[in-house]
Amino acid sequence: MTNKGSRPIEFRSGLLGWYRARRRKLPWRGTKDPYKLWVSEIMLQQTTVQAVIPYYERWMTLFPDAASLARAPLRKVLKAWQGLGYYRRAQNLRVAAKIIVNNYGGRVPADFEEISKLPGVGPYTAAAVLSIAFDKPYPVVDANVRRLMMRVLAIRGEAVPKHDAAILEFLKPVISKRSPGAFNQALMEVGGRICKPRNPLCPRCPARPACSAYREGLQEVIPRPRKMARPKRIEAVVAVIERDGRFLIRKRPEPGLLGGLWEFPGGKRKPRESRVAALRRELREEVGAPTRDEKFLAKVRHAYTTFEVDLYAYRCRLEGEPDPSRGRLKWVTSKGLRYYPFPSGSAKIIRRIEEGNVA
DNA sequence: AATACGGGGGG
DNA sequence: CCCCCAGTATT
Repeated sequence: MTNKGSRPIEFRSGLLGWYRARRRKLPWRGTKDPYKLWVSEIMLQQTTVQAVIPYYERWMTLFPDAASLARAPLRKVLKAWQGLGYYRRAQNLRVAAKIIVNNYGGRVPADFEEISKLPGVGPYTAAAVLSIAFDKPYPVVDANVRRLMMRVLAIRGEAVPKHDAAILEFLKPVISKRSPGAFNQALMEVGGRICKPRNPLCPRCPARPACSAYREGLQEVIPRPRKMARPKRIEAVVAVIERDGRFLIRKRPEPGLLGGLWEFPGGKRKPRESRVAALRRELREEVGAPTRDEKFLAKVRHAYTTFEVDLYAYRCRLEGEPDPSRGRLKWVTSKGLRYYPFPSGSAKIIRRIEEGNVA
C-alpha cells in the first residue's frame, strides 16, 4: 500500500531498464555538452520533441557554442527561432550566452543557484541540465513527470504546479545517483509516451508495479482534466505593399506578443467595420498613410492558445508616404524578407506571395 | 494564484 | 473542433 521497502528501488530500476531498452534516439541524446543540452531544454519548454528536432539541428550549425551565440545579432537569432513560438526564449538564450561568456569563461555553470540566475532558466531547466550534463542528482518535474507521479502517488486534482513539492520530495531519495540524467529522461519519456493524458498504456509501463492509480483503477481520473477557455475568434487585415520591388514591413513592439518580430502592417477589424475600412484605418495608425487600390490576396488562419485569427491579406498601394516616427518600418526586397524573423501567420502570407510570383 | 507568452500535431 | 505539450516571468 505504501511506497516503502523495495518499492522505490524497483521503481528506479524499472525506469532505468525501460530507458536503456526503449528510449528514442534524439539529436541531443549521447552528448554531454552542457551548452547543447541547455539549448535543447530551452527549446523543449512547452514544445513537442518533434517540433524541436529540426530547429535544434539547424541551431547547432549556426551557433555551435555559447561564444558564437553571444556575438550573433538578435535578428539572426530570432530568425533561427522563427516558427518555434515563445520568442522570449530566443532572446533570453542570447542574453544568457553573453553572461556565460562574460562571467563564467564561456562555460555553462554547473551549480544550481548559478545556472538559475540565467534568464529563461527555471527549476525544471536547471535540474535537467545539471542532471544530464553534470550527473548531479536533481529530479525534474515537467508536465510528463507531474502527470506520471500524480498517478504513481495517487495525488488527486488537476495537473498543476502546487503538487510539485510533494513529487520532488518523493523523487529526491529515489533518483539514481549514478545516472540521474538517465533517470530523469526515463521519467519524462515514460510520462510522454506511456503515461499519456488519456488512454495510458499501463500494460507497457515500467512504473506500473509502483503505481497507486493503476492499483486502484484511477488512471483515467488522475489527473482531473482542465477546463480550457474557448479560443476567441479574431479577424485581422494586413497590407502587402510593394513599391519598386520592395515590401513594407514593420517591427512589432517589445515586450509583448511576438515582440521583436516583423510583420506586414495591419490590425484587427472592428465589429461593424469592413475589411478595407479596417485596412485604411490601421495603416493610418501604424504607417501614417492609408491604403488604396486594395486587392484581396489570401486568407490564412492562425491559432494561438487563447484566440484564433483569420488574416485577410490585401495587395494595395499607399496613399502618401510612411511616417517613420510611428514605429519601426522598413522597405525590403522579396529576397531580403528571408533575413527577417516573421510570425508563422506572416510567413504563410509570404509563401502565398512567392507562389503568386511563380505562377 | 493567475495570466502572458506560439505554434503545431494528434485524436 | 478539442487538447496539450521536456516552463518561465510577471502581476
